[in-house]
Amino acid sequence: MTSSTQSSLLEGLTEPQQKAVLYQDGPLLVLAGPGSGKTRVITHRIAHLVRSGELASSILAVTFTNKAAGEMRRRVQTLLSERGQDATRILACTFHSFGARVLRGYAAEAGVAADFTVLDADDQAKACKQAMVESGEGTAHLTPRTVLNEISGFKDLLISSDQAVSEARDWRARSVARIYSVYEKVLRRSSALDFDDLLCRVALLVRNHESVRNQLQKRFRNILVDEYQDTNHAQFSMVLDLAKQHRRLCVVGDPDQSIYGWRGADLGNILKFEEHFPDARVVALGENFRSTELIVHAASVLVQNNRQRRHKELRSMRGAGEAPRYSRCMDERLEAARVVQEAQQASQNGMPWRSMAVLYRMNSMSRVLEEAFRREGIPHQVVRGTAFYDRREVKDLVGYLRLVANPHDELALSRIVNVPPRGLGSTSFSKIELHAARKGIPLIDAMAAPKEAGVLARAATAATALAAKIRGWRHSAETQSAESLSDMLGQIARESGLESHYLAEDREAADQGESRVENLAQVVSAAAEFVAERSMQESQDEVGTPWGTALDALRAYLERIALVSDSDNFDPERGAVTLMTLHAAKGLEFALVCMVGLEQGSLPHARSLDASGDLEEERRLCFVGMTRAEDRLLLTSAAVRTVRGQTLATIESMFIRELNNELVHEEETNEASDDDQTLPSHSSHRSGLRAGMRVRHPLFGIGTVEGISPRGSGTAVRVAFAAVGHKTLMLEFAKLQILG
DNA sequence: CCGTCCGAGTTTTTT
DNA sequence: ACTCGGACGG
Repeated sequence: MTSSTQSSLLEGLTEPQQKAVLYQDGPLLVLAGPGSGKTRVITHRIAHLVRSGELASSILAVTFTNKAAGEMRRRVQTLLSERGQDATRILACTFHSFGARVLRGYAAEAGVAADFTVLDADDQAKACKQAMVESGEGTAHLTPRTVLNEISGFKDLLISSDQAVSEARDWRARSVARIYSVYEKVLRRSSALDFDDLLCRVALLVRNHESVRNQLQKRFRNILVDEYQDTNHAQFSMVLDLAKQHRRLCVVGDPDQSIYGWRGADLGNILKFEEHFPDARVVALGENFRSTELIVHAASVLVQNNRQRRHKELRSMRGAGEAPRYSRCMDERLEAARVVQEAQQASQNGMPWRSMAVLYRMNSMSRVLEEAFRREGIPHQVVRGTAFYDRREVKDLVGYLRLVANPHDELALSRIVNVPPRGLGSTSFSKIELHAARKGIPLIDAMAAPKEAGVLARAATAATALAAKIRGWRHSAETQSAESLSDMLGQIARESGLESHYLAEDREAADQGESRVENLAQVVSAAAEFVAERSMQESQDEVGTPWGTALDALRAYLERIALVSDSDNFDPERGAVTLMTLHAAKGLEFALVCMVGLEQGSLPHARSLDASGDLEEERRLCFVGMTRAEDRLLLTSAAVRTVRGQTLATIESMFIRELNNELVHEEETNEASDDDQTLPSHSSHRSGLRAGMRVRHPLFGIGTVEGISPRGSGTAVRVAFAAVGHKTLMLEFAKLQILG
């Protein structure tokens, strides 16, 4: 390699960044604080590997979302194409899609069906419920949710259902373990895998199957893992086994940004990297090129309240900038109004809408914000309100598609067996299910010969017809080319009867605005786009199989659908304000960030308020949100919030207290929505007093108004006094002086 | 077998 | 507030 090769690649990189790009003598941990040029380091490192002679196809780059993978591939390509080199054979993908690819390539060795379906969360829940019924375990104190969580935990730790059963020590654990066994049977019967299978089955495959391990080690000599702080045990085990021969492993992450502990992410993976790899080199990137000094400092002050962390200095490489601001609003509608006002003001100062984001803890908080933005006519995009693929009609069509791709998919079958209504109700379907179970034949075969199950003639005819239709579609999928995928989907939408079914429903609910038939059409056109996209980038020679037939294309399309993430449908070019959860915002940056709902119970979330480890994760989540902001940061809370129909007073987030000196506290006026009819009482209007206002009482001193409500013929005011705590006073008698 | 009504449970975050 | 599942009447 010539020195000119290096200089062009390393240009503009800081010294630690260069080290992270160049070091190739063993395992490398890059501790990358927010805004420290992490993506730049990874892309340059990959480009450097290729330039120094490594085959592009020997590089595996694991990212957190498909979007990030695509972006990485694009950026590496740009770096490489200057010298006429090619990045297309680099495999950049998520852990889950890597897992799916490996399992398709080594289905026999892994002991899975080659045409397996990936279950979505809904089906997983259904499969779990079914397992609870079939296992006959008393389910009174076990919810599918908790059972599923525990099953997920087992799979993460690579514990099989047999092991779980034999290691169960009490009655409850035995019960869960038995359900786990039956759950596995249900999935196997359906040739289905859940998300965790995509990780744990690969981890077990590379651990136990020497020849597969050797092949994969040989193929992927260079491994990079982004967002390493969010890997779980199965992922760690997989990476360890894949990398242990060549030891050319580079992991990048930030313990302070670990926010997926609830789904098994193990902070120990990054905190103890050097214990796992004693010869590892560590490079810390603490210079922040994204945010101004006051923002970085505030975020840093907050996260320093955590105990479980690796100390790392964060320095802003930009000017001081504006201090982050905090506004306590009276309720969530006024909070939304405050956010809208902030966005409008920024816009007037020349900031484009696409550089602004509103972040919240829970998806349910998006609605009131969305309404406010819509009312003001501000362009905005909600990154997953209800995801497109969660809609009923879309799931129905996808159900048919899944059956064509994998006729054993019982979960898909039970979803669509009577949609549209075809005279095959639950009674007959259960009989067919029972018959299949008794004879030990696949459900779809029992559907084809329903008479034996002893169902009514009408139901039998319907069952035979449905089975025949599925067989017919499958036949054409096998014989047609990949290009005709979308035509095929259109055909299935029509011939299944879904289209006319939903056409009728659309007519009945014409006022609803959204057309279900249009959504069906969108699935069809999305498939067309998918095929076009794929043929443009040519076959990437991945571990999976190349596609020739429509069936191959269909499988790939279904897999894509199953593995899309929320942030995958974030489009930075849309010229709109982005509304999304704090989790979805990871890895992104915006000139202006508004974080709403800084309240105990929201952020930190109620579920984390007991265990201290969880609380630290909430603090990290807050840290992640704050560090998305480049120039301006506004935090807000609502003194009163309506959740599930109940309006309750809130307590300000403890994080606000921790940040106290770093924030400029706004005096809330909330003049913007005086026309709002939902304000608690008119008397409060007359007096001009509002929650969040500062008042002085002759005896109790200075306090903040928390709420106002009618009481008898007068008005009660609840005030939090700095000196004496909470008091409820009658407005008419208490001599309150309004400070603002 | 199908539609409607009623009551119960909501479960943070997501691949 | 909202959705899902179960019971009941057509």
